[in-house]
Amino acid sequence: MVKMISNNNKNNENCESWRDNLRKGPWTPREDAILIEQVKKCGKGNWSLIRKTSELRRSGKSCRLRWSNHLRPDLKKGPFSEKEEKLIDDLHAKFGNKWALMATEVPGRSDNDIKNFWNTRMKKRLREYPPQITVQQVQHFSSSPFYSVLASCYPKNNLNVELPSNISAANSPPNHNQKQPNQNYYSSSSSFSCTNNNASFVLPLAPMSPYCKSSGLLNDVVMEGNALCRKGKSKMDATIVIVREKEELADKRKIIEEGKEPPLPPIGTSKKEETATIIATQSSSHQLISTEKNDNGGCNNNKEALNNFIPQMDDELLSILKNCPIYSPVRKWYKVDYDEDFPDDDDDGFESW
DNA sequence: AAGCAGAGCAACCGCACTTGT
DNA sequence: TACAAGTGCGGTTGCTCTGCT
Repeated sequence: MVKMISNNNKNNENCESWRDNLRKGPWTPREDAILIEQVKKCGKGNWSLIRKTSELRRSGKSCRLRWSNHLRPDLKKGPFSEKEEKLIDDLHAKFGNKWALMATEVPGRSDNDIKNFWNTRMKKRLREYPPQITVQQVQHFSSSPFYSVLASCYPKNNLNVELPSNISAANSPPNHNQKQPNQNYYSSSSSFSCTNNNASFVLPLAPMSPYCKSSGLLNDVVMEGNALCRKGKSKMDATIVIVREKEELADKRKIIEEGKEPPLPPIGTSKKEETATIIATQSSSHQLISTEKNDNGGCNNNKEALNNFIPQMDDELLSILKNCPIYSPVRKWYKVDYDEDFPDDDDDGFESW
């Protein structure tokens, strides 16, 4: 059962005699006890020292993995609670497969736990509850500047968003007065398929559980699309999005820790007022983030989250844009909605990239 | 009872990044 | 500055358990 590391292991932990004797496979209770003792002596993180000084015939990596996934005293065992499932749902929608980052937001769970949980139980849920596209998502997408970017790729043929048969095509402007907020539409796959006469492509949606109202990724794309349309505003928008998401996340954590529902925002607050409030409180929000940093025992998770999240959003948008075949000059998609705020000198209706 | 399939999970692998020399 | 070693992370594999036929 227990295997030995082969000599042709490409890992840089090779070519020495002790490596030839390294054990692999499941850990025994005795090994666990030794590792716990060594961590007490050497401190966690000194995996190389632990490997060198202990009688364990395990690599430092293996020790770290065993400790972080099974032996850590703060580790929570047992099935995931419904609240944890919801939290993981939200985190996955925001961060994607950043398991380590997600683990910092889920107390007592390792990245491996969360990864396994997602890969097994959430897949099962996705089979039971196919991904949903809400009316809001369709309308948000089809009315967004990003949709116009896609449409502008096909100047002669309207971009057609393929929807289930019970939903109308989205190439006409959506009528927001006819919103049916409680109605959901189910697609057969976790993607959003767009076609024209000559080509088709698919916008991937992050898998959604029954708890999830939004994939997150689609929102990211739309938000980033909005941000890119507003020249010079993208960084500000991205900051607002991130601050808002961190606040939402903090609220959700509060729900879990205290078992309370957060106060609802005042009825009738417009998006504009909301944004203005966020901008006004931006500095205090950053203060909140730095406070959390201290609460995490010196870990810089929030800062890292911010640093990781921005390029992630960029990458997702770029990957979609890459898959969007552009055969003709791209029309200025921001022309209609944003001309007043951001007039452009060149008025030929096209922009060269 | 035996065989099979799928779910769940522990652990490994390879890559990327950081740190030390 | 270059290289090696150490570390962290995400993806993947493969074993065990369980339920079904």
